[in-house]
Amino acid sequence: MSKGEATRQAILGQALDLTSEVGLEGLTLGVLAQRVQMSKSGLYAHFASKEVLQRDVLDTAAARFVDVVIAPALKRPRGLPRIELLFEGWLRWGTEELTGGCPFVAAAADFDDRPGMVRDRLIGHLKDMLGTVSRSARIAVEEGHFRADLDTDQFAYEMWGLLVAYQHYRRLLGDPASIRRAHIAFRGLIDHSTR
Amino acid sequence: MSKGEATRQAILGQALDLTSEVGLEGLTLGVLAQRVQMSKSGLYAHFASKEVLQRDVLDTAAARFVDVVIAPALKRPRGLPRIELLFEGWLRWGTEELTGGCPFVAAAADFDDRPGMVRDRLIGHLKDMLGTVSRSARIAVEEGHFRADLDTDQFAYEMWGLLVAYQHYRRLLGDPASIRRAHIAFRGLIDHSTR
DNA sequence: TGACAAAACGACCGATCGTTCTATTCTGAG
DNA sequence: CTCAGAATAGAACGATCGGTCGTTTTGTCA
Repeated sequence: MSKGEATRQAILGQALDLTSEVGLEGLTLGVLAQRVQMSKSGLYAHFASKEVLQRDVLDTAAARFVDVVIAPALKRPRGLPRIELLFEGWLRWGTEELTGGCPFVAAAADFDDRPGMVRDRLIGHLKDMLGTVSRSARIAVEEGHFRADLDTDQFAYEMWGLLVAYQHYRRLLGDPASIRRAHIAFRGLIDHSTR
Repeated sequence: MSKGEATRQAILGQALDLTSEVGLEGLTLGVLAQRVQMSKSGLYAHFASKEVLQRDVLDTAAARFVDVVIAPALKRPRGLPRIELLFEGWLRWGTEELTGGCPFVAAAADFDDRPGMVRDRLIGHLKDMLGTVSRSARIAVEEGHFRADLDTDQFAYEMWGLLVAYQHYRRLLGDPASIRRAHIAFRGLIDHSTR
């Protein structure tokens, strides 16, 4: 890896942490530059525009999400065990892994009607994630863990709702019962998908 | 109502619409001024700071939410019918009523770790809304519509998740099935709260 | 109608935004 | 060791940010 590419990766790593705190919209070249100890122009030379930087930060987040959430889940047995670890990993993702909150949830609110490459890429990553959930649920159906007539896209929809609600209750409302509520709701979703 | 109070209300009305589009964080004095056809300084004279403006916009949103969602629901019979209209009104709130999306959902992502009066006020309004849901569910228990051992705060948590997921699916992903998914999920939540 | 207060304006502040340019320093292959 | 190209720094651009100021217009009420 060339020197430039190494620096670029270091920038994107810091940019992801910063994005977790202030959101993709609040991401600023000046603040990011002083966080990576570089001049603003030196940093900027690695990206064609701020929009490209934002898009690449999303890609960085997606790659890290695969590493810490998707990949560990895929090592678990097919079906329900895999889905359970997927859910647990996802809960940690927006709290312990990225202490500033899930960047996708934040970006979903900021870019839901702001056309451009950032929004397009965000949609792509979200569909990938939700597709992974839906696919895992389908496998659980095949394994006999879930009932045969389960709408797996509906399953992904409801699980996504639980995850976002958890983040709101935990990070904004500071509700100490949030993690318990998330687990209860998830158990209910599993039950409903089983019988 | 004095002239000043009248323009102040006009400003806040436009500010709410603008906030729905760009978020509380994206709200800008310059843009807002030209939208209400006023000079920036003339507009600014009505507020002590931008933070106060943001806080007052949240209050304006909450008042409008009561008018178009809460109040109509309270006119329905106690229990399940009331909750159903509450849910339906909430679905419309972030799509037809405020075409730029629910400002509370957007602000929840932006201000979840930005201390200040805006965050505090946002938390207050959200707790009010969720409290209304929980209280309505409690009434439904008393009416015998819901089972006696229902955790009504848990009910509010799960309903909130459905609402946010609906907004993401509809506004960001553009999923034409989003409204159907929301209804299916809500029906499932009602079923689970009944038996 | 006249007088006083409320309201709106235009100009301006320092700071920061994303971006561009040129000049300098560094790095790695021959 | 050399030297071309890559990498970074620095200064500056116009635009916009939230906010302040003194002045002018407008509304209110005796």
